[in-house]
Amino acid sequence: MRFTQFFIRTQKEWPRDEESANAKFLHRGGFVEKIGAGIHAFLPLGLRVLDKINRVIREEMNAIGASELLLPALIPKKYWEATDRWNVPILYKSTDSSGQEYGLGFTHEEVLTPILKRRIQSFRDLPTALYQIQTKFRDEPRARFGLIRGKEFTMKDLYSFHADAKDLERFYWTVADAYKKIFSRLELPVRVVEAAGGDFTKEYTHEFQVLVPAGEDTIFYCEACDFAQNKEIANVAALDTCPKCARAKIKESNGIEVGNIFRLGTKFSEAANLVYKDSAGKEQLVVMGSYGIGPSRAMGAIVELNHDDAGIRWPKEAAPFRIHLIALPGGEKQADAAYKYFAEQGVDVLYDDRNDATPGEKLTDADLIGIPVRIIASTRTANMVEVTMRDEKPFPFQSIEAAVLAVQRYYAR
RNA sequence: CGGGCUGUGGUGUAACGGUAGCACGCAUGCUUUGGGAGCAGGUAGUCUGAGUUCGAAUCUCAGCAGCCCGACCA
Repeated sequence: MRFTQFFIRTQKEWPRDEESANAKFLHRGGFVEKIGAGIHAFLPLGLRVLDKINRVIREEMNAIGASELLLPALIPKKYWEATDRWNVPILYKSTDSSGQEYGLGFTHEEVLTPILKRRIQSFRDLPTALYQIQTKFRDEPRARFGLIRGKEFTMKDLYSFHADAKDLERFYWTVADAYKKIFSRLELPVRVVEAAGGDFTKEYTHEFQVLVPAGEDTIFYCEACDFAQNKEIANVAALDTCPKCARAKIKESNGIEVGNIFRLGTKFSEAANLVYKDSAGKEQLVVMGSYGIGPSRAMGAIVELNHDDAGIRWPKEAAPFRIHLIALPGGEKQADAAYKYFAEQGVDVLYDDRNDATPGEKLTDADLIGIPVRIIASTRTANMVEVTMRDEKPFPFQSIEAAVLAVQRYYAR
């Protein structure tokens, strides 16, 4: 992609009214534009990041046998009434010209369960799992922290349907493993934290928390083992001895919840009378689970965790492009040739081909945008290019072909 | 929903109650080019509504908006 063709507009100044790192960097880098409190436009550069994150999520969801679908955001009132959720405070409501009332989806059990009702008849139809990546709406009393808490945000929501609690339990932990893989690929260090189940369940649920100061939740955790609890249910306090391993003291941190998993049980299947016939021909309620990840929030969390003074440092799998190719004075021809070759090789590259930008401007933009690999051609590099992998020494000058091989090796590790 | 802070060109900022200025951007021309270039002459602004005053960006009131703290967070 050529810089001069792609819509990129970085800002020279920090935004006036933002304090959180993700809001500041994503604004300056031209990834997102704030439209109102908790409402963001994803500009082309930001959309690429979101798509990369979503690609990782899709791969891992598909790998555990979940099928992707897309449900509506505009949901008629009767669906919410069926589960007595029409009056939850976070539901945005709307009325159309004929007087019909709707709620904008903040989660989608109500829509999906009736769809499954017409398609699940027998124990042979179970288990099954469906997910979507979709915009959710929540009337948050206080949107804040850039992408961390919005009124409108993207969510990957997965719903699973099982014959019994035992099979739900099996799948529940399968999803937990898939989530660990997703966050590991996104280089988000998460703690799996026990938390309250809200209205869904008396059992604990599990949250995937990134421990950073900018987080909204308070987490108690053990550094020596995997013990971790959300403050809302915690029966420990900071400096207590870990109740699980007794080898270390409990620490306290803020956390950003980037994912969660719930055992829904039969709450929604009861409301929709979602039943199946077991092998004895007897009707049984379907047992459900639901599992969420916030891709846009994850994007914000990545920035909170990965930036320096100069800009964002995207993880490999979330970076908007794999290579930032820069033509500096005297290197235009070589950079053009490199771009052509990269395109032929199918390498995902952003090529800064501007001839009206100074070297300083190009390099500063590259720092701000934060792509992990930088390749420069200039008078200095002569017929070669200079390759710099983040956090590594610049390579000696390379031929274009060697540069591509080096970059492919870098991304393969 | 309670509290605090803040609203000035596209962006960031300045102005005692008295001519709205600066920097960046943008457009034009010439010169420049390994860390946000130089010169020239241009372009564009006081959140909304009332009030006080001879005169309001500035003071008062109301509203709206954003950020931060708290409550909330399926």
